[in-house]
Amino acid sequence: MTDAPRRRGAERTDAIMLTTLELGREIGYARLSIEAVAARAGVGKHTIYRRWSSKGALLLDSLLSLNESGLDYPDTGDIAADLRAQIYAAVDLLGGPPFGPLFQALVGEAQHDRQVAVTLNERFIAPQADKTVARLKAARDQGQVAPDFDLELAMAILSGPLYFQLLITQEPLTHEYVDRVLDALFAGLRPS
Amino acid sequence: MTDAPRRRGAERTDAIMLTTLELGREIGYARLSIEAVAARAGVGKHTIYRRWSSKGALLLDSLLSLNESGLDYPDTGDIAADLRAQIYAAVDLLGGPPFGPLFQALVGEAQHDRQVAVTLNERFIAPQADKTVARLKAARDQGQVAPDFDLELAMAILSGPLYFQLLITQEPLTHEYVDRVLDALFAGLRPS
Amino acid sequence: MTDAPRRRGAERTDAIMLTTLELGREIGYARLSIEAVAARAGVGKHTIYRRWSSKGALLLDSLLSLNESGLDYPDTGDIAADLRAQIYAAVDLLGGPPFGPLFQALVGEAQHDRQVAVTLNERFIAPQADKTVARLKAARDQGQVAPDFDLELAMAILSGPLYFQLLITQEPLTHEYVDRVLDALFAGLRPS
Amino acid sequence: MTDAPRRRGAERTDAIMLTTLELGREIGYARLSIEAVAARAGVGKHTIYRRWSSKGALLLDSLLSLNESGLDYPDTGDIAADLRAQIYAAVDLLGGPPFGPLFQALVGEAQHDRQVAVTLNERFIAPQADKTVARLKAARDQGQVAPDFDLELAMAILSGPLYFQLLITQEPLTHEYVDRVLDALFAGLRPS
DNA sequence: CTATAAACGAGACGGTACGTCCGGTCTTGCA
DNA sequence: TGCAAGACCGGACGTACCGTCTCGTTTATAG
Repeated sequence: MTDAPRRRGAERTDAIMLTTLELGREIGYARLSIEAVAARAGVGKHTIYRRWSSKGALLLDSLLSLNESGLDYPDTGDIAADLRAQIYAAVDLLGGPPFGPLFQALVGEAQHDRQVAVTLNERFIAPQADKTVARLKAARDQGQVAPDFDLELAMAILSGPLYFQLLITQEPLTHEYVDRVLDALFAGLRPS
Repeated sequence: MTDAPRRRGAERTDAIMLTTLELGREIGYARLSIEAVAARAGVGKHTIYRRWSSKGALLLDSLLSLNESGLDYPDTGDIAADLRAQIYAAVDLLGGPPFGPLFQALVGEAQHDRQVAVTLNERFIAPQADKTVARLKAARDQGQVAPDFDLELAMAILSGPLYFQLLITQEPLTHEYVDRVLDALFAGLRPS
Repeated sequence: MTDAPRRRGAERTDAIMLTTLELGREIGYARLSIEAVAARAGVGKHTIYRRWSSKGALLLDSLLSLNESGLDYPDTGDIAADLRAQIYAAVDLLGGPPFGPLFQALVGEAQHDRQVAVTLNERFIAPQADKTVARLKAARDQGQVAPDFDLELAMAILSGPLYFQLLITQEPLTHEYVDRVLDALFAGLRPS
Repeated sequence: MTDAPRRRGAERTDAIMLTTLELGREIGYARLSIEAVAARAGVGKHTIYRRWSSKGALLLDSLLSLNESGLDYPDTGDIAADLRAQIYAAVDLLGGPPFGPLFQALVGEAQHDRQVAVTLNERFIAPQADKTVARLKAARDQGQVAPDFDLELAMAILSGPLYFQLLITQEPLTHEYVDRVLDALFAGLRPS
């Protein structure tokens, strides 16, 4: 109720995550140190270690704290339009500042920190995949998607090319790129 | 040729890269330090810094030293079979030891070391993309691929789902997975 | 009286001091921390800080709790024999476990904690000095000690060589050493 | 010859010891930290740890670096006068600033650091004891000291009372105190 | 066949950060 | 209300590597 002289648990947790994002944006997430976050947040290092087991875990929570709502799908009845809209949103979120660099850093961490990889999947990738699958299922029932399309692969096929652009070629993720990918995926490689 | 008392330039370079791979396999590429490589290789740290500007660069060269031949495409006239064969080879290479962990570590590095990202693309990704595009172009000319298929996207669309599996979900890359992806990509999402 | 679910004041104080001695004996009084004592004693840190202002103060009280009776002098009429007996007792007490190490630690603390030094003198050294002086005074009145002997120096001269052995050379304090010191002190350096 | 841009070995060692003394004098040897010495000396912490295994060892070397010559005995032929002169010198050195507090701190360290105790004896106490014994032996041969005086005890008996004053009662070590102690020791307790 | 220069191993060095431990203060919630 | 439990800030610990920098010591090429 009051602006207590000492912030308690949750408030402190939030303050640390905000400082992480702020400092990360300033000096880059690679150069980020728990030491520096603690100093900037006016917090003992142990207070951070008590909450997160590694820099990756802290980064991950800081990322998720910014996106608690998730990326929800519209359902206008037109699957192509809905997918495009949702992917536009995802790309706008993850393709540029402030999220892009943070997300890149996180996936980097995930390559050498199993725990980060697991948590990233559980809390970010899987929920998004579930939504995608649900929306595609509805579309398939309406005859807008090939009836034999392998829904389990949906997330990999739809977002794989985008992750490739983000992580490997590291070129900008534009709406135009999304359009081209979607067009190609809908059409398929096989000549009609 | 001989186990000379003092190895010369190229031999030393090779020895360092071998030690990097060996030590990386033992303790993980993330925990690898130039200090440790130097000690294990019986080499001064400066001798490593003289050759590589960063751990990422060393890792990258060590990776490439294992795969000087590259992944060549077969051309049997059947694009679906050829793609499958080539991707099998790629997946066999990058999906397990010794390449998989090293490649993962490298992509991790690439997320916070621009130079590694650029070089990884130039020396590993781009050549493979070129070969893929060339093979698809031939297939398109033979009518085995949709004439309006966007060749620039080929690499992203074909390998994106595999990278997604390797880097994000971090689940095993099996031939069966490759088959399913190829089937889906050839068919497209749109109902026929 | 009872092993009540919650012990009260004095019992708790004793329990903390016992834990201090016990833990100190195990890991050494130097490595002792108030944190560890609190944990071992099943007591909040604050409960210790409420009673003692520093580790030195806690150590000091723990020492005194072991020696509430003090070292009393015999008075057989033979000053040399009485001094020897009393110093034997002191040396037996301070020369070995459990007192020796604790006393050493306390003198260590006293070198950088004024309060410990002052209290150690008031509650341990001074009473012993007073008894020594009183016994020597009686002996002097009986003609057993040189009439011009400087009684103020008695404690320093008699126990100084023992403290030197305990604190500086850190060699065992034996009865034989005490005998030699007393012989030398009674005889004096000057040739007769 | 030149004021080299990078100081080497010995110079750095000296600089660290000087900083230790300087900082110790300012904030007290108890509050001294290797961290702070390193920062003040503009030196990496490891450079200190490479040379000294503990704060006590650093303190000890810093002390000894100020007293490389040792305390030499005069030999005027009058043992009482010579002892007095030498003890005056020792007391002037160790009884007050800048040595006194440092020496006190060192003896404090010696109570919980065996290595410090051993080295303190080997490099400071023992040499002084040797000189004392040598001078007393000469005096004894000249008939100035009781022929049966136990020379092995010389150091303990002569300096014990002074250490008692320095470490236990922690009262000022004055020349007057030295005179009284020497008088008492020469006279002995026994009535003549 | 030396003389000179380059490359080298070894590792010291100033730094930065690590993850841990304690000191001493303050808060919470149970009994 | 008094206490255990322990969160909290702060500071130091001792260690690991970073990338730079001497050291002497080979090694190999140019005179």
